[in-house]
Amino acid sequence: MFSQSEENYIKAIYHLETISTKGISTNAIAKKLTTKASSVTDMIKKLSEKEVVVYKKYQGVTLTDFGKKVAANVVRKHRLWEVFLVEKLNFSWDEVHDVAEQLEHIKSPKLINEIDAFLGFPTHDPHGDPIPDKEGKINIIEKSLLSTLLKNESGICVGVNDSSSEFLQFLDKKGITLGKQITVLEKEDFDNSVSIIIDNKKMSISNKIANNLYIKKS
Amino acid sequence: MFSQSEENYIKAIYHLETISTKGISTNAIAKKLTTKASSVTDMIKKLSEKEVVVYKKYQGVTLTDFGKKVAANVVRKHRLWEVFLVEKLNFSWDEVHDVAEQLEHIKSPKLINEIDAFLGFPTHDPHGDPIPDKEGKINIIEKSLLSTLLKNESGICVGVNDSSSEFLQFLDKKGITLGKQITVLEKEDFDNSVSIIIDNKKMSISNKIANNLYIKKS
DNA sequence: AAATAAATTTAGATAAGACTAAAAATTTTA
DNA sequence: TAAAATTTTTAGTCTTATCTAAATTTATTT
Ligand SMILES: [Mn+2]
Ligand SMILES: [Mn+2]
Ligand SMILES: [Mn+2]
Ligand SMILES: [Mn+2]
Repeated sequence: MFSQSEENYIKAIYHLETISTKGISTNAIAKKLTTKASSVTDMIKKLSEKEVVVYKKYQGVTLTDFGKKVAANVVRKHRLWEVFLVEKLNFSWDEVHDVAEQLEHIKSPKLINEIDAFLGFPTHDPHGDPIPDKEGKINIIEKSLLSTLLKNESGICVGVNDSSSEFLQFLDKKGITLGKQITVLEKEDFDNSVSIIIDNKKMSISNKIANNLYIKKS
Repeated sequence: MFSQSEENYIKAIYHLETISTKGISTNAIAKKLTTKASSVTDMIKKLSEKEVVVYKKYQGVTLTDFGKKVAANVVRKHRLWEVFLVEKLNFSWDEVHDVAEQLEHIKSPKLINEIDAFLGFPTHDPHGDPIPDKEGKINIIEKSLLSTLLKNESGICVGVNDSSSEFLQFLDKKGITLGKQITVLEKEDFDNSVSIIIDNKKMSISNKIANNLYIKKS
């Protein structure tokens, strides 16, 4: 059994490993969890004792297979709770994160399995992120950042790279929600913004936005 | 904001106050939370600082109005989650307690209000206990222990005095569930057992059981 | 290849919450 | 009402999870 704090560290390392392939640095973990590097060093020593991570001084950490399973299970719970909040309790996709951050630590295998069934075994959370199965396996779909699409390419919005409520509310305001079709009309070299069409509406999207919106090309 | 541990102490004192009217003793709290009296003394000093309880050395504690509100809110969450688990997630009434014990500490006013609405604003939990409203008010219904009913009196099962899974599973086995009508056919002076009829079935109920089952007389 | 900068670890503190053992206060019993 | 028993509090320790400041190691520049 792991404490809430341990679970948060394990999950942070898991997420960082999806970005870089090398060992995860103390500083990267500290930044992700808004804590201090010295606290991270203490914790990874403990996680190393518990065989959750492999740790060599000054070399960063890597999750063991066991650690990956633990992490995937926390992520599974986090994302299932997010689906529950949006689908059943009228939360919007920008309101769910902090609550899911708490709910993900509830210990009860039956609870999470029943939630899964109650929701009809969803495969993705409200932000388009895949939900790991009980074994920790995830089904990765092919997706591209909007900023990488070429002129005249089109596809479906399937995810976001930034789950901050500011960004999500901005997308809401623009009418950009997951599942909608987007076509790139024009790319501006000047500021790397893109002109798109969505719901028959033309709009200009800044590079900052286009860099945080995932499209499944079609 | 209160920690999980603080909330557990506050709730324990709240429950103990429904039994005795005097100040709640250190030992009583320690027993309820299966901790040591010295730990309780430490905690009630802190709760006193925070104006949740009134505390005078060696005299036990009493919840302040503020403390009562905090407690009722935790109880509200506990009981609403229990209803959710039973009504929506196929938990039986003897499986919900430990999970609700964790869920009651989740901090999100929106979450609990939405759960309340999602469940249709239930007034009682699966064990027949009343659910406090947002202000902490509870609606107490008139109920009597089965052991206090006289021969030929009858009523509806409305609650239990013992929520242990052993007791609840025993009731399940006997076919005794909340909402059912019970009539007392006979009372045995010998061992204080009662003969009852429920669902047209006659059965003998020991005093231990009769002392833990609440009936609303009719 | 030094020197400098950055990242990481160690050492020492702090706070919450729990425990044991001992002291003090209260209650019960004789 | 004095002695004994019980309850409660205090003192000191421990664990977990933080932090700051200093020391050490690694990486980057000249
Ligand atoms: Mn979390
Ligand atoms: Mn998400
Ligand atoms: Mn609890
Ligand atoms: Mn209950």
